[in-house]
Order: sequence, then structure tokens, then C-alpha cells
Amino acid sequence: MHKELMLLGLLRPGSLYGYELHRIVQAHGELYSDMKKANLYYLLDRLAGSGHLTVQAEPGTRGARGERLVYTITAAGRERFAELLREVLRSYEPDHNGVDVAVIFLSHLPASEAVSLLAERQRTVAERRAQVAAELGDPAAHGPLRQIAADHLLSQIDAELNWIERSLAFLHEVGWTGAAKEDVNGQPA
Amino acid sequence: MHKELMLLGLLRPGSLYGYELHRIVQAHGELYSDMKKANLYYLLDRLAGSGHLTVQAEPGTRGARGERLVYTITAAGRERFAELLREVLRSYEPDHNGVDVAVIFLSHLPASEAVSLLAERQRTVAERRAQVAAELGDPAAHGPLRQIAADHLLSQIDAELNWIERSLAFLHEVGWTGAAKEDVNGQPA
DNA sequence: GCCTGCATAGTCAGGGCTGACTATAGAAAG
DNA sequence: CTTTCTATAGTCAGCCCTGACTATGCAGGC
Repeated sequence: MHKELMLLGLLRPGSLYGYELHRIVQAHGELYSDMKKANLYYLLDRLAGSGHLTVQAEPGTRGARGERLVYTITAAGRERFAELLREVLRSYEPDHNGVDVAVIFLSHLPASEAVSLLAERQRTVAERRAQVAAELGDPAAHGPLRQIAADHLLSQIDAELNWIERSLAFLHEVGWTGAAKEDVNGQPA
Repeated sequence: MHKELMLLGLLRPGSLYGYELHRIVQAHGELYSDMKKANLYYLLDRLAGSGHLTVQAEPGTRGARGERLVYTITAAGRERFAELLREVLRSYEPDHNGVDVAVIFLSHLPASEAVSLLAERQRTVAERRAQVAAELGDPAAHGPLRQIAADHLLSQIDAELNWIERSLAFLHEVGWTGAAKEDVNGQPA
């Protein structure tokens, strides 16, 4: 849903052709949802089919393939954009990356390995945080909205980092011993 | 990926048939990844195809349809389980629920509406937090691992809540004025 | 005995998304 | 002038997943 929002939002200021959109989306990788080329064309086709965009084949001025498909937003598209904007802002879909499930089954690993895997996760996440921060540059330089979006990205990552730290401390504190040795690949008790 | 982990983890203690798995997954809705019935059968088939599970058709003892497909984990399945457990714990895939995109485009709404939409989001998220907390019950009663998983779920939601609050304050603080009136559904500047 | 309703058990068409592919225009090299 | 290389532009088979559907056995009322 937010992918359509993004496309309509990018086309609002003026028409673009497919590959151009692709480059914009790739460039702002962190802020915008990542979207592979094939998916992008699929969505553009759908938006065109539903009358939110119009397509014109511009004969090969320069570039490749001899034809570039130029997408232009329609009045219906602008309305849809506003609608989606409201909808996405309003709604919240928390999703579950799967660690929760892994944690529940953590008793099937020896404590030492569990701890070192969590430590590895911690490093991975920290690395990612640095990378995202670097890619965002100085958000304040791009206005308050950019700053808010950047804050969202980073604070989610920070929450994950804090959770890992807390959990490691907690496991240590309660003296968690993990799996019996034979449980790692063995039969149920 | 974590869905396979979950299925293998549930079958580790002993064989189950499809519908039974379905009920378990539904019951623990918040902790386990939500998985619709059709997806579950699809994954079971795949796991069976790859030799991680075996299937036997048990003739209709009781229940429906006259046949229930009983799934049993194999040795390869146990190995796969351990492998997935390590992989899921180690890796981190942050995902972008789309608000970021919406925030970037927030300048296309009047400030007053933007603020009230964010406030609505705040209520939605708070509600969800209460619901999740209720469904989790007392996590400490189910051991430290359950407690850690619950902490993860709630802290992600809390991070979202904190972000909304910060952002509302920030918008107020900088005296953000939002879109020019004609931009809401109008032409680009 | 028969009908209705419900819980159980599984299937199917089709939508969203991706990795890997094809195809073209022009630049660089010889 | 031809070959080769690169950036550009778009397509396709096929995977994962879901909503809606089919089908069966049993309980209870009449």
C-alpha cells in the first residue's frame, strides 16, 4: 500500500518514466521502501489500469530500447494519493520479524551458544544502525519532515539494540542454563 | 524463514496433523507469526518434499474429512531446525512499515490534519499495545524466554509510541505550518 | 430416521513480489 | 567502420501467501 503512495508521491510533481523512478527509489534506499524493478513496473501498470496514471510511449529520444514509457498522474491519482497518505499515517501494522519465535525455542540451544548468537545479532544491528545513519546524512538539513522520518528509522533500530542488551543482561542475571546437552539435536524429554 | 522454524519447532516434541498445527498457531497469535491455513499447508508440503517432515494419512478416527494428514519431523528436520534457529537469531531485517514514506509526503496535507492523523495513529497503537499485553498475560509465569519474547513485542510498540509523541511535540515546537491550502489537491508549485 | 448447524480438514485461483533474463543506444577502442 | 562494453529499459517464470471455497463427520432437535 505504501508503495503505491510512494509512486504517486514521486509522480505528483511531474511525469517520469519507469527507469527514472527506479533510480530515485534505489537512491533513497533507506527512507523509501525498497522496491525491485519488476515490482515497480507491476505497480505502475496496475495504477495505470485503475486510471490513477496515464502512460505514453515516448519514442527513443535518448536512452535505451527505443521507447520509454512515461507515466503521468491523473486527477484520480491525486485523490488516491491523499487517501493513501491518510490511510498509511493512521494505521499501524506491527510485524514480527521472527526473532520472537526463535527466542521461544531458544531452550533448544546450549546457553553459551545462545548468548554468543545474540551478541552477534547485536553487532549486526549496530552495524546496520551506523550504515543507516551514514546514508541519512544530516536529516535536519532537509527539513523537519525528513528529520522525523529519520528519527523513526533510527529509533526502531535503537529499540532492537536496547532489547538485545536487556535480554543478555537478564539471561545472565537469572543464571539461565539453556538446553540440556542432549536436547540440542536429541529427542524430546 | 521463521515460519518454517516455527513449524519444525512445534513438531519437534511430537507429530501433529495439519489442523492441530493451525489451531496452535492461531492461539498464540501474538507470539508466533500469523500464518493463514493455506500458507501452513503449503509450507508443510514443502517441508515434506524436502525431506524434513514425513506425512502419513491417518484414516478417519474422528474429526472430519475421513483423513487427517499427520506430520512427523525427521532427523534432517531436526538439523534444519537448529540451523534456522541460529540463522533467525543472528540476522536482522528491519522493515519499514511505510509511515516513513507518508511522513516525507506530509507536506501535502494541512498541518492541522496531519497532527490529528498522527494523534489517531497514537490512539491506534496504544490500543494495540493494550491488546497485546492482555493477550500475553503474565509472561514471567511462562519462564524467562517467554518474558524476553514478550519484552521484544512490547518494546517495539513502545518505540513507535514514543516516536509519535516526540514527533507531535517537535512539529508543534518548530511551528510547522504544513501545506499551502492549494497544495492539498492542487498542482505542483 | 432425517434435517440443520457446527467444528473439523484441506484445496484452489489468483495477487504481490523477486531474481534472472532480454534488448537497445551510444561510447570507447582498434 | 566495426567490435565491444556499459548504462538504460523493460519482461518473465515462478515463489510465497491469502481469501474464499469445498467437503466430511457428529450433535441435537423434531
